[in-house]
Amino acid sequence: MIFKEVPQYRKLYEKLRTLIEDGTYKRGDFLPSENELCAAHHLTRPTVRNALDMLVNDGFIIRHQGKGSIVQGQPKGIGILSLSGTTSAIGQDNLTTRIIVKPNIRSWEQAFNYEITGKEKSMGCIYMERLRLINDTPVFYDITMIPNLNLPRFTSRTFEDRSLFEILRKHYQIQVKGGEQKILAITADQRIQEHFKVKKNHPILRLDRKMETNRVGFSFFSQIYCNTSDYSLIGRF
Amino acid sequence: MIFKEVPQYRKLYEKLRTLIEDGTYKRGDFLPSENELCAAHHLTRPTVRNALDMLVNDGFIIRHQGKGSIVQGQPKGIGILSLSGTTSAIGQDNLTTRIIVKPNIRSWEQAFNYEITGKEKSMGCIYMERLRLINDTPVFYDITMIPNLNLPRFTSRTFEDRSLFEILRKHYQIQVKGGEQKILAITADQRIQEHFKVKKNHPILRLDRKMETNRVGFSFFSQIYCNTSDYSLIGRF
DNA sequence: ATTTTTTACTTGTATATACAAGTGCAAATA
DNA sequence: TATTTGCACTTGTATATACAAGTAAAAAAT
Repeated sequence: MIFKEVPQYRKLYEKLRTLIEDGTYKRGDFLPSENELCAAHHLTRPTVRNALDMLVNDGFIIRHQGKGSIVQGQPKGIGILSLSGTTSAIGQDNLTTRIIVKPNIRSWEQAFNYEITGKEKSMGCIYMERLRLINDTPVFYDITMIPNLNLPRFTSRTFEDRSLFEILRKHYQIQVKGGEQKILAITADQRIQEHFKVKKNHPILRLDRKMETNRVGFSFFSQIYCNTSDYSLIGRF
Repeated sequence: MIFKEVPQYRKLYEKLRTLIEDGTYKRGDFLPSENELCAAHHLTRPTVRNALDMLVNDGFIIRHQGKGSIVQGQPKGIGILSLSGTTSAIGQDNLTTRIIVKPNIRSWEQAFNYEITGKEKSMGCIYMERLRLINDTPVFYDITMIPNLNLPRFTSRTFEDRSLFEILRKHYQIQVKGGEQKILAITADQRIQEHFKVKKNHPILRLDRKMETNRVGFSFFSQIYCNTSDYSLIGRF
């Protein structure tokens, strides 16, 4: 297995992103100037600017010529949920994750309503089911299917604390660049009734999502059931 | 009036973007290599790469190390529905609009779940209700509330053929730049049951949306009910 | 005291250069 | 013939440098 060195600008991007996400830099704060970042991390300005460009594209900061880089706080998500998935959309404090079906490799014919390629089919997929609870109330139930190609130690990672998106980005340099989603309202079937502890005919939001990544040809899929009686999905667009 | 010089990388971006949008470069085609673009436009590679980076961020191209820049075609919309609203999301052919409550000016205290400013409250709002049918089947029911500030002849315009977004853009130079939305699944109340001709407990998708525009301080609001039993909402992100 | 100018910062644009690394094909080799 | 090697291309990363232009506050002039 070849471990490609993580480039400097990407390391700096991760550092700064983490500092914004954990609140070290709050909305309205200024990041250190580009020259200060150069000196602090022993980089040149084009490299530093490369990292800052990524933060701008993600919506974490905006820059003003002559003034500096101003932290915007949490970015606009892509699509209905935040780019970081439900974890950062809700806030990690009172959100817990219960693994219903641990990540395992299995064969697949299709991913929900989405077609998969012959290559993806032959390799099988990593399958997992998770239940997300907010203040001990089940809110999300999601099924995830990821093509089983070259993700070492993936099935042994823990998906309880961190979001899937974060693990893919930090450990495998896979970024979700966009995708497609179908959204519909359904009534809870028996399995969902049990997980959400709701009665028959309870309305449930369902999302079928295809996530496209920066690795060409690498997409993964999730189906999310959401009980919106207490929490509605909020997203910026 | 000061005309700031348009930078080189932006000019190149516009040129290439136009060539993609008008079909000169089609999906799957390769753009000229970076060195070729350098020679053709008398620029250096970092400048050319800056332009290509913008195309990547917009989703027009993807790049592959060792291969080249591959055209992806048209980029993605914003939000759950296309930027142009339901009309362009579905296709105008078999979609008809029925005005349930004609645009009228009335007072308002709030817009669905969104707060409004004192200025907006004092001016009142333009209110309208519309039912959208696909192949004569009611699918969308939406309520729109627009602050009543300086939109001459707005209430007398027809909203049956064209979408609200298009009218705002063409006649009032107002573009929707983004916004916020809440999405939830509910069961149809009596009014919705009648409009959609569905029985009790039928699951319905509801969206509360706040649209922010290029005019600072000008936002408008809509609440959309959607019967997803035949048509699910599809969106790219 | 008020206004203008200078100064010292900030980010924005652009060039020139170098090497790393992925891709695909032609040429050399077994 | 089949395989390997080398080469010529591609994009990716990084440095070093220079000047333009916006911002804000200090310094100088009125």
